[in-house]
Amino acid sequence: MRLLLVEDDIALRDGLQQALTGQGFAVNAISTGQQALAVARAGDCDTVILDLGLPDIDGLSVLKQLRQKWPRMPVLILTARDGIEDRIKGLDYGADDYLVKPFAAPELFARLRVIERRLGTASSHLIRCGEVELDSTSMQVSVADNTVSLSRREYVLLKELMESAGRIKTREQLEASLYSWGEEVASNALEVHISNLRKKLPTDFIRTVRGVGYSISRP
Amino acid sequence: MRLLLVEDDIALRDGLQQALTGQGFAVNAISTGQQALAVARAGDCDTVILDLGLPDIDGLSVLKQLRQKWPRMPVLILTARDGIEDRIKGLDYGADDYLVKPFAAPELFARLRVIERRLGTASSHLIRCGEVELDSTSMQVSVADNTVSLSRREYVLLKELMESAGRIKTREQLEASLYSWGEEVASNALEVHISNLRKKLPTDFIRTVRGVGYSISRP
DNA sequence: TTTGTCCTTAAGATTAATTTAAGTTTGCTA
DNA sequence: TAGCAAACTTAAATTAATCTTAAGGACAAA
Repeated sequence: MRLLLVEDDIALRDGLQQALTGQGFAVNAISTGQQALAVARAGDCDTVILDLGLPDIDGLSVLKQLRQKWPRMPVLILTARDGIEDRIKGLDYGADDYLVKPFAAPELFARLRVIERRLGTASSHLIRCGEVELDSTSMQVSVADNTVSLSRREYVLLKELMESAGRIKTREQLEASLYSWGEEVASNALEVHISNLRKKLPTDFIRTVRGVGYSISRP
Repeated sequence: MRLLLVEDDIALRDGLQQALTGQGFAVNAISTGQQALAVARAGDCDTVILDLGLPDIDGLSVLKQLRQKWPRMPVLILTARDGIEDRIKGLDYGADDYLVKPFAAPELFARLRVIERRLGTASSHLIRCGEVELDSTSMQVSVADNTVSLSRREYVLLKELMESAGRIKTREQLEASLYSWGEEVASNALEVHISNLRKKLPTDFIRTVRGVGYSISRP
């Protein structure tokens, strides 16, 4: 899943970006409402994490405009104030969930997973395709009940493919969910990961669709 | 589906053309309003993707003229300006949908698929003709429940034929959906693909209509 | 600092798809 | 039915996409 993180506190932003990346999300982090609107307008993300205390535009107004353009894009708001007022307004304006700062990272992860599931991007914590089982809570994968250890990129790739089993994921889609902005890769990294992944999975589990991308058959 | 992409920014045009081709669309890419009108007048496409910021003629005027000639041809407009005015005018002039630049490629794909479905050019998931079943989501084809593997050209060809089962597809139509401009083939590539396709399908599944083209019988 | 894991690059190997070209067959028409 | 054009088949040549491997760098844990 591709996240847009809007947070002006540099320390928090960097920390979150790192933590979220570690959880397998592709994160674009920016710091102003202006940027947020520009990016979101491009539709280049699946979920927005929005700090309400932004320097330029009021967070709530950003939220409002987001909603107009993308009525269904999940937005999770962060607020430093414990004033209930903002939260209520936020939910009124269509935010899906909120977190009060300071919060524990795992809680954020958990809520994102809830959103992910609701989005239908992910069916549940557990996805199973044939012998292969993927648990997004523990980030563990097993083949015929034997745990296999995957690297982060391998995990993300497999998750994306399994979540849309029966459909084709284009190279572009896969790369987008692997990399945030500014860190796109120029070479065949994707293919290398696929290659390494295949060594750990049943034969022919990942099908190559020449000229398009990859896919996994429906369970 | 055959697209006419009108975009003067070379980088964007080439990028889009490539991406769209990868998605199985046949794309003619051109850069001026003049050309757009010339091509569209020939009726040589199913959907137009039109950048409003063209160098020669105003995009809106192109749109207007297109509409006069082809009232029902879907037009999707691209606009760099976030001024609402242009978009509204565009929709007034009969555009079917719009995207504000910059946009994410998958979004464009999604909207094109919506148009495709509405057009009835419709590759709505599953098409079945007798024993042969084609799933456009996974780009898989099966004959009597056995998956057969087709190359990209073979797949496109079969899809075109099955989508208009019961009607005849002319050689020209088939070649048009296989090739974009400037890459037409001089020789009998089409026949070769048909030949190879036939080896993988039931006998007499694809009928030759001498001097015209090919067809598949209604399911 | 050292160690090990993970990731990206790059190059070469491999596989597959596509086109070309040539020879053959088929069906129509005069 | 002879002759012609269209369509078919095959195989070789060409082009393209993907796979694999290995080397080197970045990073984090020990």
